[in-house]
Amino acid sequence: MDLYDRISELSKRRGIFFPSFEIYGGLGGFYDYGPIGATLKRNIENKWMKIFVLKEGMVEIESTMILPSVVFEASGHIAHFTDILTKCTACNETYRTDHVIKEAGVEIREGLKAEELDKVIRKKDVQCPKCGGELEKSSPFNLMFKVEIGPYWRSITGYGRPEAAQAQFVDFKRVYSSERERLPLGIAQVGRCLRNEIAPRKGPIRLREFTIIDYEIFFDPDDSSYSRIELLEDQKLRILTSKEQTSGTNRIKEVTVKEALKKGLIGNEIQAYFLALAVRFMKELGVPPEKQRLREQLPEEKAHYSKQTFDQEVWLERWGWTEISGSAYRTNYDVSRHMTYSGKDLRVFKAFDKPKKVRKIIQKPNRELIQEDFGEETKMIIKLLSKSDPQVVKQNFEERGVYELPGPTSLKLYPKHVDFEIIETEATGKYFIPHVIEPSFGVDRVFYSILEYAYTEKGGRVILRIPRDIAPIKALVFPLVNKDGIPELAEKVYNLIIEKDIVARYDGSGSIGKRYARADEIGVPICITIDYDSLKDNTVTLRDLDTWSQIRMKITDLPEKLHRYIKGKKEFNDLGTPYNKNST
RNA sequence: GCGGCCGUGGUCUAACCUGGUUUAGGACAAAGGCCUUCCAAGCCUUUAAUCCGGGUUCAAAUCCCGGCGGCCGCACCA
Repeated sequence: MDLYDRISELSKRRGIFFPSFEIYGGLGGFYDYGPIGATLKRNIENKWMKIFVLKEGMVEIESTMILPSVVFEASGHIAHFTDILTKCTACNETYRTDHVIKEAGVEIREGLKAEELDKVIRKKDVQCPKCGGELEKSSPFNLMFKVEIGPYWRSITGYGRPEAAQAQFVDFKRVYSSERERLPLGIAQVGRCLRNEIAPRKGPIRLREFTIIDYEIFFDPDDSSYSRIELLEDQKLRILTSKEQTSGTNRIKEVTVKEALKKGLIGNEIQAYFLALAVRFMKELGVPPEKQRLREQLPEEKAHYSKQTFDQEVWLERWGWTEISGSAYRTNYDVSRHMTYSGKDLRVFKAFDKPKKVRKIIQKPNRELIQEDFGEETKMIIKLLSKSDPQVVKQNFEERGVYELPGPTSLKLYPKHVDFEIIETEATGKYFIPHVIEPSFGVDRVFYSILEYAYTEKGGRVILRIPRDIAPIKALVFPLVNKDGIPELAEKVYNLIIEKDIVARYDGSGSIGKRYARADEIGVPICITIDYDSLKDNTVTLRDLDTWSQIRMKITDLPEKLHRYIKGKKEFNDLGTPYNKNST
């Protein structure tokens, strides 16, 4: 049995996680969390919130899981989250249609529809790469779950969100103003997401319904500095650059945050800071830094709008390097898309210290040439163009030679269609579309990674060394024997600590050794035993999960000292005086 | 979707190849009791399983077919 099998076995047995609707046979990509797992997962989410949001002075929101289709048209998910698939009529092999075509050496542009791709297949006589058989008619497969909102005779189409992120962009203006217009502004959201994966595998690593934490940090593209960078600038990062991957050497560069920025490995202070924070977060959850790496995505795997994307990967025994979080510099893509689709101005205004003369680009559509190429669509094109930022249009022409108009039509304009003029004007400030750095975490993957690094075996027993601040149950209370008034005192102790909000349970069954063993399996940091001495002097024995060492302390000190211990403000041996009754 | 392997109490498994001695066995866990002065001790009792459907056969956990589900590989993972 490998580590994954042993963790699965433990998880089923002790209520950590297990397949959903198991009594009906289960279904790939769906997992439930049991009593221990559900609390552990929430503790992870809360810790993330504390570190990334509370301590950074940022905010969180909570949005809906179902959104109308227009949001996903704007976000690009309708277009890009769809795979167009085809099947070989002879050998039944399934392919992505665009992949087979490209494999056959035929150049095609992105975003073709199913019928268009099929046309190419017929024209170029593309066949099944495996057996040479004929390919079936293509059909689109969208990885989003489609839902009909409202009764069927007047329903509108919506989708289950495949990420938590869109609401941050859609709600940006509201949150920005309620947070009194400050930048950088981070807006986080932890929430359930849905992706209709074709073939989910790998247990809790690839799910159809899962929890994601999306964090959108909005900032002024002219100022990506982050004041708290000093706190982490000496932290070491293990970076695998895209260059090292393409060259095949795959050497990991170990540099400090400061060096990474200086050498340009990470292009942006905000991104560097939160990458460093992500590494520290996982370290605090028990994944050592040398078992983590930051892999820069290759240009071809990166989304086209992303300037730079890193995957935070953790080494897992069965699956090797596994992505648990990503950090993408998404530029102003999302906000600008929602501007054009909603027609609302989502730019922010920033006043200059004093008014200054600025040169401003304005665009002038070349009506005649547009008319010539697009005929009656001219009016619509000019309207759509007026909603586009001239700077962005010009930049597209310069970099790609073409500008794709927003909206479902995906019409393309070329430099000849638009003239630009630079005018001088006086400005009291500037309007701009904020740029966004997006760290996002797969909570279920973080959860599983923690279990892998917490799982240990000692003398045939399982010990789950979960860091104590996220342990689902903080303390177990045991009566040494079930007689002579000891259970009564033990129950008093139990009540005392749960009254003080310490998550605890009482266990009086079986032998004391058996109870310790049960505690170890679900990572309970502290076991409290009440014995005959407790009746005399009101002291109890505490046992530490990691070392099994024991100390003795006063019952009245329990609540406060336990709180401090759980928060990591005190070490186990400082809780009381050493105790050695258990040596055998 | 394809190919390979697989599916027995809560967990891990035996019996499957070679159908019948099985009332489906064991270990661990769990529940109740006895015992018990700090690491899965012992004793007694109890609960508890052949994924679903069809076929072959006097007889199916076992052989065959189909379905469902899982793991691994391929593909996919915006």
